[in-house]
Amino acid sequence: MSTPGRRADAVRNRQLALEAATALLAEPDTALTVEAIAKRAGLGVGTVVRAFGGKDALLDAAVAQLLGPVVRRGRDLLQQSDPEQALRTFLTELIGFQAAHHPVSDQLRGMDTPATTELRGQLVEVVEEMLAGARRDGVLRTDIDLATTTALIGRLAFAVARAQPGQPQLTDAFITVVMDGLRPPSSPGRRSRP
Amino acid sequence: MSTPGRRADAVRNRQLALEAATALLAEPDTALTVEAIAKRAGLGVGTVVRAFGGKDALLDAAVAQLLGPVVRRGRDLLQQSDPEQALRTFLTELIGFQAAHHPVSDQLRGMDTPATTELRGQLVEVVEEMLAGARRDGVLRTDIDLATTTALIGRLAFAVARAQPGQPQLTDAFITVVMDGLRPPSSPGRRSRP
DNA sequence: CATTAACTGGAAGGTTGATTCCAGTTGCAA
DNA sequence: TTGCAACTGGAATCAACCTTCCAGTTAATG
Repeated sequence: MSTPGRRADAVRNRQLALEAATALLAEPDTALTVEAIAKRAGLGVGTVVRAFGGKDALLDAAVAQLLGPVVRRGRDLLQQSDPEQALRTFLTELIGFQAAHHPVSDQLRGMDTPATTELRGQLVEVVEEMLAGARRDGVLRTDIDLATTTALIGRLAFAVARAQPGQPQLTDAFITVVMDGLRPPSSPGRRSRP
Repeated sequence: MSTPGRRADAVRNRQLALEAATALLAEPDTALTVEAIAKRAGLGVGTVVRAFGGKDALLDAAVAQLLGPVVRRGRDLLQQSDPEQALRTFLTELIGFQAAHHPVSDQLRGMDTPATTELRGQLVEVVEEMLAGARRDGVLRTDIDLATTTALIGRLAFAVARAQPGQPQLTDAFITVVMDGLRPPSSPGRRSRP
């Protein structure tokens, strides 16, 4: 089935457009315009737009392509490490990823195209599972409900990632403060860096 | 001196434009266009633009008008309460304020017009003073330097305020987690809500 | 009250970016 | 190889905004 009736050049150009869009998502201070994507891909604007049916659909596909591996990585961590460590590692990587693809953050915000929405949901799901595991292990405070904690972490990680390019030390500070703040109030358990 | 040589209607219209812009800053999902501001003020677009010399200058003035009292409030708190309590109260109010003027956050970002820049600097200054005071009192961890902590808090408060309209419980969770996370690692001191 | 410089409304102009259109080109099936 | 439907580039079109301009109006002054 793959690409029924589609011409080979159309398939190739579609791929080129997607790659160009993805590349531009990682470049800060570059206008994410159709024209820029077209130039980068070596195609005409018409071809780029037509390949996905519109700019939004193209960006949706590009973001999805970037986010897919991130979600998968989260799932892996969840199986390989204890929840708290998984969360710590995942947050660090997630922030690093968002920082490296700076404009993704801005694009994600308010983007409710299908693939992006789906993957964002999965991302939230993964974090929530990590938090649930941490709670099971008794290393997560229980005076804030799980959904709120998840939402909080998502927001905060987002904000830090944005600042990241200019202030890399913010990530460490963030992980330290939030992970400590999430521990149960009573627990004197190990704090600070692990 | 006040308004030398300016006609009375010009002065009045300038004020109307400013009020309209301020009002629109508090309304989410409203396009912050010159035309919208003009309609709200009951003026022509030309009059609105001319009153401040451009859209940016108008928004700068509007934001400044909103932010001034916030900074002043922070200074008051710093004198009236102990630093930790001042910080807690100030953050709560700051988030509430930003949430109420939702578009201000988006507008502030990347806005480097004079008055706005100045006030943002003052805001950072106030928070930094609160943190310095808390450190003097021994209730703030010292393994993260002051500037980083300040930047972190600023970022995070910003992000929470954005989500606020839909999820008011996030503010409490934020304050709780971050204030606990900021305490010195060793200190078993009172945690959770005061 | 008359004069006039200041001011006003909103149409016209300019800019930026997405989408549409079409004359020309090209992959592919026969 | 040929015929043609699919596809391409990029000019033209459309849309959303900000800014400029100017004919008409109005506040201030003597």
